[in-house]
Amino acid sequence: MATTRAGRPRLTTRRRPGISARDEILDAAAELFTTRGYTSTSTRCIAEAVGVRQASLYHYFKTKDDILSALLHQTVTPTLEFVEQLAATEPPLTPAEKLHALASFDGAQLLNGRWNLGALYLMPELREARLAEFWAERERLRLHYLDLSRATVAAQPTAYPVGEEAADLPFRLVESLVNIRAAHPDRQRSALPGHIADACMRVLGVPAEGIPALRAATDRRLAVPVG
Amino acid sequence: MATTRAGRPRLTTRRRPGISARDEILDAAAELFTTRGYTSTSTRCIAEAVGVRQASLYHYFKTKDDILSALLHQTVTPTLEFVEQLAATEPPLTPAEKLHALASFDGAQLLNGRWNLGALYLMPELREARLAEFWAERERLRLHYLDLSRATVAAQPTAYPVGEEAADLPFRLVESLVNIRAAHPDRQRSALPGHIADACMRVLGVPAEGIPALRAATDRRLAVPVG
DNA sequence: ATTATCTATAGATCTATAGATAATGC
DNA sequence: ATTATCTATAGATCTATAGATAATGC
Repeated sequence: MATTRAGRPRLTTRRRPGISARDEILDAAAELFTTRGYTSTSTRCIAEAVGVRQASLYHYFKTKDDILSALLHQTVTPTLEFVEQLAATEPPLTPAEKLHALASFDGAQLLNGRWNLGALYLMPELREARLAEFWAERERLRLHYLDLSRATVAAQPTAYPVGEEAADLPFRLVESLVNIRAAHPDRQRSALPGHIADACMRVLGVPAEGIPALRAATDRRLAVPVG
Repeated sequence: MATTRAGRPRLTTRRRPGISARDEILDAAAELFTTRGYTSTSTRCIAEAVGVRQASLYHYFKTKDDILSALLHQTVTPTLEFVEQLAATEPPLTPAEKLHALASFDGAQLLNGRWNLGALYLMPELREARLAEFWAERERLRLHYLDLSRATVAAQPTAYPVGEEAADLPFRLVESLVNIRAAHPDRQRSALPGHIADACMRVLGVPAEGIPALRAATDRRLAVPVG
């Protein structure tokens, strides 16, 4: 029961009740940045979506960039934590098991957020120095995918070996969920991450008959709250 | 030998000699839009990159949007033409052959352009009504991929069938070349489209031993100037 | 005469800051 | 006293238009 907090009252009643003013701003910004782009979204636009005056945003964020930065960090952190949990699992998982679980988890993160925040990754205007910290985290995640993919390829004994170039593709397949979501905003998609994880295996040359077992193991792993 | 054309002379000498003024503008805009984003790139910025005054752009393009629109159309048209050529080939190709060739061709288009124009597809601010004509063309291309992918999946007799959901993935794999190029701008990449085309096959459940033949056929097909 | 450029500018933004104001909390 | 909001605005853009100017071409 949020009793009224100190401070001058808003002109409008709250539109996103139940969350803090800071989160209201992040939520509105996430919606607008992902649907209209970062530069095209003015601070006035965000403020209107929240129901406050433009200048009021600056009580919570020093600059417009800071809003973006907060949103971006929110998208990588949970997946990086999940990677660490996978590495610590006992008995140790095979690379294929880890990769399958990672792709499923990461895919679900990208699809189930309230807004399609992954779409932000692809906007050229944010390959800027001021976001270097975020990009470094994202690159760390890509390298985890790459390591696991290489190990998975290496473990496949096949007469028609899959090239090392395939090792970047699982990361890209999961990333493509962003585009799929953008193209079909209202499609039923809870099953997609599992299918993408399977596709990652096929792309790396894992024989089809081995994939159902990987899927079952991942489903068990993600069903219990991790940690 | 371009003799001096009519009109008041520029203040600066040409920086991109040998092409028309309109193409100079398109080239500068392509570079800036793909590296800094559309909205973040001002018309003044484009003009400076060309070496003319900001207002001079408007002699060639009615609005900034028109520059973008010209660039976007340039990216889909050749691939749609290639699809038509594939359909008309005699004797008829199998769906897998067509898809493999399409992925290779489209991938090469995305990678070999002077600028990474595919990066424009992903910018939310251009899902705008004024670009509807471009998006309709792009959707036509996606549906070609989808049809060929479905037919390819259906043709695979396997005990572990690949789901129908996989049929959207070849289009996404090719599209991911945009991200790969953005992430590694200077990587050697002439071999990538072929690898992506192979990966499309694996993702659809085509058995590994069938893929080298498809690759060889595509390479032959793309070596001769098509048409 | 026609063309491709230029200069100048209107009018509409947009971000961020300064400082006033209206609540609560002590 | 502290806090969250408000009003007002400075200063910096940005797009597009009007109209002048300096070439070539007939």
